[in-house]
Amino acid sequence: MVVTPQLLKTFPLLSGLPDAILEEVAGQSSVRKAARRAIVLNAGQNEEQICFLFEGRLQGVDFTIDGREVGLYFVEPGEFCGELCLFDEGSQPEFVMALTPSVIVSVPLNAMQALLKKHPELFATISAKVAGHVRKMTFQRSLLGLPNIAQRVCCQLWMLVPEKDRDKEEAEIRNPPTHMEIAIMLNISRETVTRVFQSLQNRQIVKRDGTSLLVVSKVSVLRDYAEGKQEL
Amino acid sequence: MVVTPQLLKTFPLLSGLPDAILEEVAGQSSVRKAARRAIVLNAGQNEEQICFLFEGRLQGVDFTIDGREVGLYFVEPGEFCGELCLFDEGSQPEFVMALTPSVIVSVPLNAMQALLKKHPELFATISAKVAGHVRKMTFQRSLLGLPNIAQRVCCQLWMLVPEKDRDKEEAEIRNPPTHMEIAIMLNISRETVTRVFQSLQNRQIVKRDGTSLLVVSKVSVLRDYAEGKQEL
DNA sequence: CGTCCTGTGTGACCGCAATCACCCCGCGTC
DNA sequence: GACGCGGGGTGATTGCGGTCACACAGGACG
Repeated sequence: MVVTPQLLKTFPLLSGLPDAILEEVAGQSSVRKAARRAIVLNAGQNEEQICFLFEGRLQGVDFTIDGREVGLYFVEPGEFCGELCLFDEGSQPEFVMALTPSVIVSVPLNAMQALLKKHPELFATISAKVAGHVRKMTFQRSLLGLPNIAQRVCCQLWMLVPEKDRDKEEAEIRNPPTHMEIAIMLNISRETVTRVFQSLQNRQIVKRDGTSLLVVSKVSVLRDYAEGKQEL
Repeated sequence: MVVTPQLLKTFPLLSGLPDAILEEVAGQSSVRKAARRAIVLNAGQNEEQICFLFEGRLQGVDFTIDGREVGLYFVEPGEFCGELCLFDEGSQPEFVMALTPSVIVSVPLNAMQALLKKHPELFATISAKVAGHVRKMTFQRSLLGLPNIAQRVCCQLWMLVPEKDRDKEEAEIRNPPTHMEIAIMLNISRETVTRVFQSLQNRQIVKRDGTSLLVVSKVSVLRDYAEGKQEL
């Protein structure tokens, strides 16, 4: 499968570039499909590619010394990962794994570096992405400091509520992560996440609508749980 | 107290700069002393300064919604912090707090930006610092995924052993963090850290030498505990 | 030099979440 | 249509670490 300028244009970072530039980058890039649980980027290796996600969902994960999986962040369609190699020559710190069957466009490091020389304004966007990444990791770290496990899950759920819906009475979360995917983000067991969801469903705070939709019926109550103002 | 070019030269990032440039930056910078537990940078604010630590020790900390302190990283003399403001216009994500009475040199953001325009090679160093920061946060996050609490403490201790001494039989850790400072890095209680230290001391793995020195008598055994090959 | 504060050490108690086992349902594949 | 796999749900058990209380030592300050 070949990379086209139209395909690259679907990514917000690249969408403002001239067609000739996109043509050039497209010629140097590649597309691949990743099966569920396939490794997209390997930890500890100099991967030397920036990966753009066209379809599916990825998760940055690490493994503890005893093999336990640790969730770091999610990558949604349109976003990219693997950008640390633009900042230093170190290796990729974490694995990036496909949570669902995914389609990834890989842009080699040297093509990206050449692109950034021609379009330095992109570097500001990538720098802001890395800064945002640090902020998210800091916030995520704080979640792990919460001793109240239900609050921890509610905070994570609250993060999944679209920002535009946070003032509404009801909101929808499309394609919510599985209980397992949430559990490894929060250092708790899959069963514990399930139990918190059951409590929330029993109190009609959330309801599931198949596997691809989670409806938050009482957004303000979820926020109160997340902020510790109420307890499950 | 005034900032001199000689003072700025003590910081590795700035030591290679010409005297005239250092003179200019010195004129725009300021020195301040911070008492123990004083806040050096505030979370949630656009601090717009890069802080260089001349003396003392700082810790990046966050607070959970219920007020619990979370340790993120340490800043040692010669290092700097607050550099995210060079990458985007967002606010400072975490508090930076003095663990001991400290001396900090603050360089305003606009002075730093002007400096980087004149000396773009510094930006590569700062970019590498941020990339290194992400790697450390990823590693620290993995520590939190370890279910074995003693192993978690041993890993953190192992990180404090100077790299040049890791192959030796015995090593020294100067000015080790307090048990509380270690505890908040690892989401465990101060008493739990103390108990692990007591175990290590009882087995003659480590011994304290006053408050400013911790001797690791059996470096290889500590590494085995950290890697889970042996259990306390 | 006395007082106060901080850091370390210890003991007792208890509750919460991990762990294990198992079940059910839905979806995809053969 | 049957089978297998993954995700969600439930129950029981238990042990580990948090919490609280307290003591002691050393250093800093007045």
